[in-house]
Amino acid sequence: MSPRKSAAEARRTRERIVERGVAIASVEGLEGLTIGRLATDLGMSKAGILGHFGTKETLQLATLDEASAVFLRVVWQPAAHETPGLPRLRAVCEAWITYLEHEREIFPGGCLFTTASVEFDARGGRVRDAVARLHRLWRRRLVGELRLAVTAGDLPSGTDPEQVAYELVGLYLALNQAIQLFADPLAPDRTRRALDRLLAQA
Amino acid sequence: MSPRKSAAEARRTRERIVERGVAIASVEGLEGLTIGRLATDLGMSKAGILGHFGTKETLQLATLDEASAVFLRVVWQPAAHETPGLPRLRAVCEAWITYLEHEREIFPGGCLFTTASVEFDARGGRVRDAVARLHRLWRRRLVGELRLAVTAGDLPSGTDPEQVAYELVGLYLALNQAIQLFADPLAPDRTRRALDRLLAQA
DNA sequence: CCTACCGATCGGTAGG
DNA sequence: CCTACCGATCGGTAGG
Repeated sequence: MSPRKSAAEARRTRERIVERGVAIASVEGLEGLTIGRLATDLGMSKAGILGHFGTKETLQLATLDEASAVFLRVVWQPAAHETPGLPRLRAVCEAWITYLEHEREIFPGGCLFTTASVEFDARGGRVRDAVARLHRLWRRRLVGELRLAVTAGDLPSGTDPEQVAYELVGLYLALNQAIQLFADPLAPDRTRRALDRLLAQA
Repeated sequence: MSPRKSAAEARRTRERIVERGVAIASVEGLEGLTIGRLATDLGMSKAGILGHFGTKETLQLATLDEASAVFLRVVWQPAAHETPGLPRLRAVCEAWITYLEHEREIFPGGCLFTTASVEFDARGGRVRDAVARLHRLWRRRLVGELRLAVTAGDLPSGTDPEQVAYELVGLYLALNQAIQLFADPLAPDRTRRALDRLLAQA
């Protein structure tokens, strides 16, 4: 029926699948992301979906990769031009709040990393490993930025970057919960207040 | 085959189902908790399981209730005899750490409330409502205890109990992630350090 | 509490 | 990229 597509068209189809996959998984989780649901949403056959990935696990890994690219683009890249250290960290933290508040088109069910973290934290397998790896990656970035801030003298020399990064992550987990579960409009400002305290006297 | 059981026996069977359900759901989530899996684990038929609840949704609600009872028993009750206010709050916070660290028999996949919160935060329905209600309940308890601490003069009079409770919840979300996803042995002490700072100068 | 069943959906494959 | 399948499992029901 449908003629064989060019490589460029196939790539574009793959992108559409992954984009839709991120949206579904942010609501239903990476296990709740089913090939049949994707096929229905995109007007394709299940075999057409699966042809691009081979297995569901590979589809899940591709979906995680795309979520990672979105996070990089929305949270870290807009801050890239800021002065390294505290100014850049502050810009990242503010973009992170905006991301959790407004990125509803890409992640209608909230940050996919948070969802995937809890979903796979008690399992084994390649998806779990990828989730843990990505969380470590973003954590290391935060720690690196905090170290720069200490070196620059923007934070007290006694500051423990790992400790501050740990507390920062907690604030964003709380923010994701406040937005998704409680639809609490005060949560972004609560997060800013906590950030100010944390980064002023770390 | 099996003779009709007495009401007491039926109640005991129901307890066994719910207990096992909590363990499964803490790993697989409340949607991943299937009637077939429960039946296999307990050596029963699916109809035997379902007879106690009628629908999967009712089973999920019963499982949440049991998890709530466990949390009350392990985190709040041991602190009940402490002086209301900061001393009791401190005892709760320490028991909460122990709970996330060691309650592996009851919750092999970590705190069921955290799992369920993320799993249902983008959905509708009665299970989601129950999850939100329970989170609000525990949050209110924290706020109440913080208010007592302010009244007693154990925390500065300018303290915002809602703000501190928000940050406390974030710390425990971070702790659950650190234990479950990273198996980080430093996380309990990181949590204690953050707590000390938070409750010393709130 | 059981056996025996239902339609729907799951991930995945064969073949084109 | 499709149609047409596969065996397994899902929640749930009938009847005892």
